[in-house]
Amino acid sequence: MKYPVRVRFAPSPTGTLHLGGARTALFNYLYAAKHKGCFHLRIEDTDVKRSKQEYVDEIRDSLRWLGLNWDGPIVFQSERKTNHRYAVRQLLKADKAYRCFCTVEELKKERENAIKSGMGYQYSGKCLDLTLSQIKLKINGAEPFCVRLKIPRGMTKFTDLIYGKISVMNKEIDDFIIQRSDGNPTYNLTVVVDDSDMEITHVIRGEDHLTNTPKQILIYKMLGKRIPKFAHLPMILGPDMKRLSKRHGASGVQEFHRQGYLPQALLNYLALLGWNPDTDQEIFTVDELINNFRIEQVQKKAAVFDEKKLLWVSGQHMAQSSSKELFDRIRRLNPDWQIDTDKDYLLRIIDIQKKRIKKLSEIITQSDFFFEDPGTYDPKTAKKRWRDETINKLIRGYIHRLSQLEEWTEKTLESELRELAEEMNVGASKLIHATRLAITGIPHGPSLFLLMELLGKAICLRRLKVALERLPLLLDSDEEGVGS
RNA sequence: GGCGCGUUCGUCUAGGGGUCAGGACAUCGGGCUCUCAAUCCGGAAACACGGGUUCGAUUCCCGUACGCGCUACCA
Repeated sequence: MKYPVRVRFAPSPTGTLHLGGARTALFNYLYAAKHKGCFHLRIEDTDVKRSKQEYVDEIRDSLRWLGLNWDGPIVFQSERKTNHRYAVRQLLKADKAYRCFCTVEELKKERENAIKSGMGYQYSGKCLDLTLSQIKLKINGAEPFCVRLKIPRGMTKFTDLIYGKISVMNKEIDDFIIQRSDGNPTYNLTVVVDDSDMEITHVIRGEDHLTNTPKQILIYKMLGKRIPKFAHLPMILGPDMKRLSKRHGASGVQEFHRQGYLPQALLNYLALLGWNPDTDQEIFTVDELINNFRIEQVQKKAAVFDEKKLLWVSGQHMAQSSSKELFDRIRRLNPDWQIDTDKDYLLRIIDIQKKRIKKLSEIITQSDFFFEDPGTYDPKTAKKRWRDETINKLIRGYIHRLSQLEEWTEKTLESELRELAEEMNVGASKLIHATRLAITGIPHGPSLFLLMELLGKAICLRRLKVALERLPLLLDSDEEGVGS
């Protein structure tokens, strides 16, 4: 039973790539990588009305961003119509399928009646009994028809790699349509023909396809094709326990991209959603995911998407990533970010920030004070940390010491401050908080002395002096802040 | 309605006939600390329900409930 593994991810371009699709793609990718097989991308665009080129582009870009690279060219289902029609003709010829001349309206009425009377609806099989001459007459009269599969008696069974043994009585399966009256084949037919032609060995897809599988197996058998193995992945749910969708806010891969998540973090989180690695490890590189991945370890139960945990995973990956990589990603996310600033300086900022924030975007939004003097001072903090005249005295003293300082390092900056505090008989933190406010304008941020070292002597002295002029004004005024 | 699938802390999960039902995120409390974050320590928090089988069931079996999916000339 040794044959190369070939899997595929087959989204329909009727929407953007969402988290469920991304996870399906990921598990296919992991399975292929783990078994040294290949991973293909097929776009299922047989629904002409709903398929859009922009979605094809979006799905492709999302997969690339995630790093889920596929082998070979993208297969477009719409370009494979000849093969689909050939299969339909074969089934027709072998009397395994039949033409149905019922109109959509007729069928709709039948279904409504059936539902009204509380019965489960199945196609009546009306056209199954048409005689050859009747069929010819209708065809000659250019009556439109679709093609239905003639479901045989019996039972269809298969063993799902995740769900185990599944069996269905064939009588539960309707004579479903495999070709529309416009000549276009439908999903259950195309998927079989394409998977078969692409020699897919393992069909890994969402659980919503579990009940389609027996139908497809029937087609494989009728066509005399080898049946691949199946693995169905549990659904991803929103907080309301419903299948995740746009309704739940962010669910598209690109939205997470834009929000500044790292692709490896998203993959890591998605992998953990519904799969257990059999260890206590939570943070994985993609290579580690590949090595550890076992499809048998995938859950049967649907999982709720939890952005809080994603955020935590993201923070872990941020801290682990090289500043160079983060820099490149920030630039790709936001090409204009500090474009005139020296790259080494930016790299040092990232060194400092990556340990305390969780997304790329936070490096951008929380680093202003590295580039510009504070325009305003946080009023609450000003009231708290710059309460009286003694602060002015302390800051003046610190300025004095700093201006004479030769070696401008985190260490010397700190010792100067602490010596001063002791000399003046105040707690060091009092001075530290005031200095932070003067230098950044806000009450939180990375280590003050590290920050000051990086900013350099000139800037720090300037900011301290300016603060000395502006902050005491806050004491007298009732205004909510001191603007520039 | 029919069929299929599922059900362990709020969430992701481990476990499996006898366990203090374990871990992670989130949450709460504390330590460290110049703030925020990170980190460390600690707390609260779960076997859907009912019947069997058994000395014993969260674990095995059968039901019920609930949820999800499919039931389209969507994929």
